[in-house]
Amino acid sequence: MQDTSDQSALGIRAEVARLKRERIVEAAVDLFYERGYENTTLDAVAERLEVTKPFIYAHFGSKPELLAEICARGISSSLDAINRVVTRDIPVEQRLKEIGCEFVTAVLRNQKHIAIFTREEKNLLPDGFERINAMRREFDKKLTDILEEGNRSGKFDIEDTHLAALAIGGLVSWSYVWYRPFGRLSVEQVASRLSVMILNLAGAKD
Amino acid sequence: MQDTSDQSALGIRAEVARLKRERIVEAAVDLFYERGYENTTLDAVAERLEVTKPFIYAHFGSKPELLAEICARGISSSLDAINRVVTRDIPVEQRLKEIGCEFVTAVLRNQKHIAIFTREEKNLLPDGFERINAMRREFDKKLTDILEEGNRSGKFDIEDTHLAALAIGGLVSWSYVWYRPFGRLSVEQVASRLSVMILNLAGAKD
DNA sequence: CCTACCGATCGGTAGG
DNA sequence: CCTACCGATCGGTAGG
Repeated sequence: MQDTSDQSALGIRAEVARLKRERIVEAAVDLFYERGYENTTLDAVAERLEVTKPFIYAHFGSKPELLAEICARGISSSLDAINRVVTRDIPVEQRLKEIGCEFVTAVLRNQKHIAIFTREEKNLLPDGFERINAMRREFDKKLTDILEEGNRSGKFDIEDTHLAALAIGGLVSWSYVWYRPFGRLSVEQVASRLSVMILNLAGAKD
Repeated sequence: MQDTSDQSALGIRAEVARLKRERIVEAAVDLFYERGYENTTLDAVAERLEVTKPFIYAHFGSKPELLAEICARGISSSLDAINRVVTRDIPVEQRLKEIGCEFVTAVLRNQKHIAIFTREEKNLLPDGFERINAMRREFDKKLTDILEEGNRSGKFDIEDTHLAALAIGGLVSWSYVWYRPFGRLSVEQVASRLSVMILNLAGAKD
């Protein structure tokens, strides 16, 4: 009963609370993405859920805390993506390709969260900001390590691995700016094509 | 006397007005970058200049117009960069390399403007937004054309040139996020190293 | 978790 | 271009 990671182990009370939080986050993500954080009142978020503002304050301490939750979800989706691949026992160039795919997919599936984090950084409280930035640094570190490993084994040819990690991170993260669901390319197509570019960028021999 | 593009041809009156506008923009850029647009009052901008708010309203119609001016400068610096290179009569792979250098340099020299544009898009009025977005599309078009040309002449090997242009645009634009003046790398070093990565990404043969 | 409200903030302007 | 101000907005909460 201490296990809060497994939904089915939660009591009804906690499960209902979780559901309500999810609905609040969903509504806030849509509105913050569409109008911007400061241009969205909590009254508007409440209205979309057909409740009133104190409903939100029962689940989040303040507007910046709600924002921090959204931003954390955005960045942790990218971190989860790299973590899923990083320990796999496959050749380093295949690992980079997989990271590319998973990372792009995570960014595009969490497009709104990533956009909100990128735009609204200045509206986070210092502790929320620090927590989230730590994830960003962890991501860069893991990606740099892969590139380093590929360099050492002669599979990649990169002059500055840390810079290359930032370049790859930017190339992928920026896709939240231009990607349109229901546009020319599916998430899978973008993921696969950007991964090829990432391997080229790393000077991978095929 | 109709020529407003040449500073020395302006009357004193117009020149003073231009100077004042510049100082307002500079102060606003620093504060919007540091605190965010909505968290910066025009009183704070005025205070930094040791004037009062109506001084600003003598030069800009509204807060969103001031923002639009800043964003337009950011994006037009990138557009100028590509325009300086695009017509040069040099091999296509050299042209791409030069575009990389100039583009990175433009982004890092206008880091605050680019950051503000990326973050504060939702605070632009529709017409300001449209004007600025047109520049973004023009940039993408010109870059795509270069990649297309390189593909045709067998110098590049790109599956999807439009997507590659977006990838390169993202890789470079995102540098506003992580670049620190007085950090490990100078603007020139970043420009040169990212350009190499861009050529690799395009599958350029050397 | 709703009703009702407060208190502070701030873009914009009238008047000079 | 300053002084002085307005009018609207909105995050947050008291009371029930």
